[in-house]
Amino acid sequence: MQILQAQGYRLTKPRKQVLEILEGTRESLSPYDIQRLLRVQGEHLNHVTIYRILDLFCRLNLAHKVMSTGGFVKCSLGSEEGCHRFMVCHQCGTVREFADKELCQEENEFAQHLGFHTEYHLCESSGLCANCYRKQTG
Amino acid sequence: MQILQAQGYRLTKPRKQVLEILEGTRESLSPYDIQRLLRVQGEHLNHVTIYRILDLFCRLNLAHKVMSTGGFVKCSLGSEEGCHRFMVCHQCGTVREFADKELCQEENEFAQHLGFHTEYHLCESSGLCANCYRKQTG
DNA sequence: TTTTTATTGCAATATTGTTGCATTTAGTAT
DNA sequence: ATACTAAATGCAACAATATTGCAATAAAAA
Repeated sequence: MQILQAQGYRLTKPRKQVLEILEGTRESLSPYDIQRLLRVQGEHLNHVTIYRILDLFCRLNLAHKVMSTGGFVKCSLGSEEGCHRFMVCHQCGTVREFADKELCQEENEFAQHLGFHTEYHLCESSGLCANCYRKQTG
Repeated sequence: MQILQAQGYRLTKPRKQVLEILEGTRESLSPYDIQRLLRVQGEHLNHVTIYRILDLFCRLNLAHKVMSTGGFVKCSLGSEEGCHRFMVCHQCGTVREFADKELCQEENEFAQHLGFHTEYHLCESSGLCANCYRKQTG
């Protein structure tokens, strides 16, 4: 959160609220999900505001958009560790972030063999997390 | 296209039209993009129909949804080659499909180390294709 | 406290996606 | 060829998501 101030952005109540919501769950949340969760708490944020806050958070690497769900999660890794990957459990919805520099580099090299110059990676696995896998197989 | 008949689906004019549109471009197209392109040709398809056709095509692996653009491309690979990956040029919009079994497997193994059981991969690189890279760097 | 300006709220609108049901049409049987 | 039937499409209505410009508000600095 201090990163906001450090970059010259203001530390506002809506921004704190959205971050708190993201921190309070391991699932990905759409802008309207966030609005609904806040409403339950008796709070109101305009959806436009939420969109703009999420945009900002993504630019600052405080949050990520998970493409396969369309929602957002709080970023849990620093930016030194290569590109960020996500495992999305389609059972419980939990999103876990991880990174693997080697995999990332292999992928870049592979693409470059085909003449392509990668600037950004989008890597998501969907499947079952350890918990849900255990439950399902018994 | 014969795969439709083979699977018991009918070979209809709208389906032919959508496939023809997808075959005619290397960029990813949203359902409404496709509708607009058809309108230019003096043809009309209801957007609901297009949504349903694209759903079907994706189920049959005739098309893919490119998550980073939200559009669809015609599938250019068979299903034996592991998970399908995409390189999206953010300059010209061209989408190229490729596959790499080894990468795929490494990724699965990595995830499994973390207790996750992968069922589906989403892998897209965005950057510059060979053409646009050459133009840009001169 | 006052001021400044980034941030938020609001209204209006555009875009995208979904559902149920009537109509049409591809493929089949007559 | 014609009639039949289920699959596919069209239509209408609606729901959800996303964007823009401008007025009102509030965070941080003076």
